[in-house]
Amino acid sequence: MKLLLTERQIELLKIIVENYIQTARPVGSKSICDLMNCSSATIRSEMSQLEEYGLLEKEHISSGRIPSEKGYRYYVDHIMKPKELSGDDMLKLQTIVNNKSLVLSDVITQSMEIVSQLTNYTAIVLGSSSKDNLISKVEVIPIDDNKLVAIVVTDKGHVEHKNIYLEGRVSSKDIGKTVELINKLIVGTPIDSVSSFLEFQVKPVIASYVEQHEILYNAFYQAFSDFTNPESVHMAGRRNILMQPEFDNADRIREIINKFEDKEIVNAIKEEENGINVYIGSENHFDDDVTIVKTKYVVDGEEGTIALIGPKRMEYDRVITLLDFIKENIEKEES
Amino acid sequence: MKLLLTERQIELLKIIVENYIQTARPVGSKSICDLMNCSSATIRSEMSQLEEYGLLEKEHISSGRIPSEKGYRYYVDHIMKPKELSGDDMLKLQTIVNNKSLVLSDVITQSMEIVSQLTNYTAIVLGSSSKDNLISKVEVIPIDDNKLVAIVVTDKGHVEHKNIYLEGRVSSKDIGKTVELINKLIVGTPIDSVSSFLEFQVKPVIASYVEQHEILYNAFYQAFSDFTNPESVHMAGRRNILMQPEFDNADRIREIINKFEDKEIVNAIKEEENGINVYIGSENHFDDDVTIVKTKYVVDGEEGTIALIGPKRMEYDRVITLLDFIKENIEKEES
DNA sequence: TTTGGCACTAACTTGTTGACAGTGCCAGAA
DNA sequence: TTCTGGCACTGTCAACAAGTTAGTGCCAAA
Repeated sequence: MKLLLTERQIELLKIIVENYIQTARPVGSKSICDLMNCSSATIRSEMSQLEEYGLLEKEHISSGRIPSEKGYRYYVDHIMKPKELSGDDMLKLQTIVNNKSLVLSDVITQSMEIVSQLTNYTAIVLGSSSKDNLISKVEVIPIDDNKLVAIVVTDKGHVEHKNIYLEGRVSSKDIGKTVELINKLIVGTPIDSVSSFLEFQVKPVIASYVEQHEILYNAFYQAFSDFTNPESVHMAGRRNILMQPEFDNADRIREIINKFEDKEIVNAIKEEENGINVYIGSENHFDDDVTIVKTKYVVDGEEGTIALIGPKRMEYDRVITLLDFIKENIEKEES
Repeated sequence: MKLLLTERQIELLKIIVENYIQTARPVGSKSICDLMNCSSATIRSEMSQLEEYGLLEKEHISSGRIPSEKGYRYYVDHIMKPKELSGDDMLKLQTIVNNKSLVLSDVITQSMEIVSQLTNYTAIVLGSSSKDNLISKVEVIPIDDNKLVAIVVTDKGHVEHKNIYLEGRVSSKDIGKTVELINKLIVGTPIDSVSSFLEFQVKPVIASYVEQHEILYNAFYQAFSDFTNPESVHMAGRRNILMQPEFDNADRIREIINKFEDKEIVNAIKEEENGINVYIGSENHFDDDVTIVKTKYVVDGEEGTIALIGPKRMEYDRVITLLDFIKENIEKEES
């Protein structure tokens, strides 16, 4: 059901939302008189209309109005216009986005760090999902008699390493041979299917070529099974959200900190939708007092999600423009 | 100046400190009568003695007593006895400390994570300082035409990697030759002197052997200069400290969060002293409301610091015993 | 349809009061 | 000399009252 509001009601809602976003205080009728060239009584009657539609709320019977979730939603869907990036914001981002010497993942995390600073919200980068990372090199370096370091590099430039412990004495010749075989066989395998690959393709081969194949196979299998899920989560300005006045009591702060530490956000963000999505309050599955703005990016086969978390009274126009800018820029890099 | 307290005063102080540690509430005279077999009036007069010595404080004129910093100090120095590890605590730690398949740094971080859980305080591991890490292998893997990944492995099993961007076209033969030379020359170099080493030992050599030596040298120099300070900081249970009742207002929580994020702790902990050190309140340079208990460990040339941060009313006996246990166990591993 | 005026309301502030949990001090008992 | 019971005193806390403030809703007149 789409609400049909009068021009003036739209203007009023816009003023109230934007005012509340800035000040975090309920907006009274008097303070708007000047802006709308009419008396407070007129505004009050319009306000009570909007309240009836469910777009505004009161904290108590004699307080000013604040936008409801539905109000924010209406604002985002029908009123707000994407904001031009300010020259300053643009400049700061450009220098990172255009820095050719950064790999993609660094471009993204660094831009989001900037955005977090610019907006004072919390930024999150969910790294590329693993399925598109192909192994391009496996390297093993001995540390001492029964410890090795295994390093795996993917075609996208991700590096993972893991310590390997050998349960018995193994000649370095055998180790070398195993690594050589693994490298020969494994290059090009998606990283998340590496352990089944190891079992069915590699195990039979090394069994016939290598002496201590049991020990070696077990050691490598254990190490490699950890590589399967290198889904990265990167956050910037995590504490920003705590500085917002809506979180002004100790228990609430503790609660939200726990939610962040428990990585609940990851699940909250992982739904797959296209474009830029805005989840206001109870629309997201993370916390009723926050808004999550997120978008998926796909570059060169790698895909991931970038998101901002802030209070419900978020600078929607600016945030959306910023995210859009980053998404557009990293996706056009591809060429 | 060492205070000479009577037996009974010592007993009283002990009771008050331990009671306050448990309950976080000021201790009144009445509640102690039973424990000391005398009337509340007697206890009050002893209390005011201890207060005169500066060992106890009141929150306001008619409240119970709480230990002052000096009181805790006296308790730690003269009253407290190291506590036996409970079988449960011991068991949990043993399984990690004795797990041969873990490298040293993992043993330490994992034990400290357990300790953090056991105590509900915040644990910090300051990794080995870099000077004793010698480079044992450098590996370079091409990603695309002008991006490479450089991986450095040290003799202790630490792995660092960095993306390298080449400012122009370079043949893979040249890259290979450079890496080969670097490996030949650089093995055994301490990681923190690697950039000066690169400049004086490597640059002249590659200049005469490699075609595009300028580009390559610059790229490597830039990448390697970041390897110099791989001092690791690892924290566990960071939010534990926030759950303590002494941090029960939003601003205080924000303040302490900021201190943690700004890595102020690292500096606060880095003084070099032997044995197990206890810094109570203003004795530490981190925050007046917390106590830091820390100790340095030296294993096999690697050195670092492990520490616990908690409220001033910390279970000193237990914490000290736990830290001591870990220190002893990792240091004896050496053999 | 707009407006000014008026009654009304909830929150916030300030002051008061009584109960409570402690203390300090003192005189008398051990 | 040391300990104890008693009593006056004090700061905190919660509850309550009264006054102030910033907003509302409604109505009659423009």
